[in-house]
Formats: sequence, structure tokens, C-alpha cells
Amino acid sequence: MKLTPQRLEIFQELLSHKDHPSAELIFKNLRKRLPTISLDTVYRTLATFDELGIIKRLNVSNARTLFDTNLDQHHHFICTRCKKVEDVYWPDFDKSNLPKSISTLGSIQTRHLELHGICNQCLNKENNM
Amino acid sequence: MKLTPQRLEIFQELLSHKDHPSAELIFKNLRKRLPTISLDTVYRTLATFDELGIIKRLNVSNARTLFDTNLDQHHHFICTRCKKVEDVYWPDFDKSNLPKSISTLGSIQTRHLELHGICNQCLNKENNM
DNA sequence: TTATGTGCAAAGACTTTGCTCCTCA
DNA sequence: TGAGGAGCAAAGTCTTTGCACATAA
Repeated sequence: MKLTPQRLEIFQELLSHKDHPSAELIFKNLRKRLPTISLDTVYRTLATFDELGIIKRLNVSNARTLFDTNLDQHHHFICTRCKKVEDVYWPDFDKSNLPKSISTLGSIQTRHLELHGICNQCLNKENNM
Repeated sequence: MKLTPQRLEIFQELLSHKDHPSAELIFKNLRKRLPTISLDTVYRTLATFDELGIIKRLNVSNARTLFDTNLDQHHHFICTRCKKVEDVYWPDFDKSNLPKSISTLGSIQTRHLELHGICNQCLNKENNM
């Protein structure tokens, strides 16, 4: 794979996000320092990175595709109000065995838990009104 | 809410699916007996049903939106090869308590587990080649 | 009757692709 | 130099919306 300035910048931009940026956001941020970059290059590069396993596509609810730079085994809590996505860890669950009724369905490789609810910040806003 | 023939037929069509149909599939099937129905009516009606809680939107991987008629608490196993979505039940997990690090993030209302792997049918195909 | 729903067409949001020129290795 | 990448524009896919007519209650 060629090391182009675009790829380097996209990679750097990804590293600076601890959250879950969209292609659009990466593009917008990058444009400030790389004015000629195009959105399709960002899409193409993110797809490449995803194939290489450097990042992971994330599909939550009906929103646009997000990208996750956290490769540790983890899950997500999605606030139904502000749509924020937070990483959550639950190692005991990850280690637990699947019940037979599930494990016999095939070869199960990954498990990903999606928790939905209202985050503390949104709860606080509500209480202050 | 008005009880229109379209809505009735869409509802019936939904009931006949134990799997997870897309709006497009519902539309195609319905067309046979209701040739004038339009795809946007299907979309609109499915959105209405979703709001009413009669069905649930399902967003798995990068695929189009699917609709789930199974309202029991359950999870999904998605075959990464044939993209089939199977319902799975794990009541013990549903009953288990979330760790404090998670439950303190906010008010968590639902948990949905997505299992990814290769289903038995795809595994068999592989072995027979 | 009248609030609502439907069908049509068109727009919209997001993402991908074809092509030509460019550039890293 | 040559294979692979970038930028541009355009197309694609899935879904939603505006509007005029139709229809259930």
C-alpha cells in the first residue's frame, strides 16, 4: 500500500478521535489543513482501513456509518436522545459461554452488544428544565 | 389511524414473515395482489407501524433497513457470508445485571446483542466443495 | 365532510464508481 | 517507470417528501 499524504492525514485525524467520527466529519476536519482532499478519497481510504482492520465500520440505528478506532473488544451504549455513542467494556460477558441453543447455530466469531437508553448528560438537561 | 386496504395488506404480509423482510421485499410481494401499491406507501406504513411499536426497525451491518415482527426480547445472529439474520434467545443474559461501570452511564433501556459468524448452512456448503 | 392516506414523481442523504491525471516506491 | 491512488463528476442505492387526488370514518 502506498503511503500518500492523504492517507497519513486521514490516519492522524482518526487517531485524534476517541469517539466515532463519520466520513463527513473526517473530511471536514481534514479540509482545513488539506484543502484539496475530496470526500470520496476519505470514503475510499476509510474502506481500505476497514479492510486492513485498522478501523471498524459501525452501524448504529438509522444514522450514517461511523468509524471506530478502538480495536479492543468492547460494546456500545447509544443515547437515544443525543445519539452519542459511548464505548463500554464488559469482559465478564465477553468471556462467558453462549448457550447451546445459540452456539450450535454456526461458527460464531464476534459478539457485539448495543445498549440503548438516555445518557447522564441528557438526563441532567431534562431535570434542569 | 385509518384502516386502509394497503395497511391491512402490509400488516398481513408482515405476519407471513418469520424472518426479517425489507421494505422492498414487502413491496414486491404485495404487488402481486395489490398491483397499484407504491413503494413509498410501504415505507410510510412501515414507519408508522414502527412508531406504533407493531414492528421494529433493524439495522444490521451495512445492509438496507430490515423490519422485525418478533417483539419478544431477543437478539440476532448474522451470517457474514449469506447475510441471513436469525433470531436468538438468551433469557439468562437478558436477566443479568449490567456491571456498574455500564449501568452508571445513564438510564439504559434496552440491550441488543449482535452475533456475527458463519451459519451452519454456509459451513456445510464450504465442506462439500 | 374532513382529516388522513395514497400514488406519483421528484428530491434527498449518503456512498460508490468511472475515468483521467498524478505520484509514490 | 508502472501500479496504485487522488480528484472530479456523475451515478447509485435506499429512503423520504411535496403535492393533488382519493378515501375511511
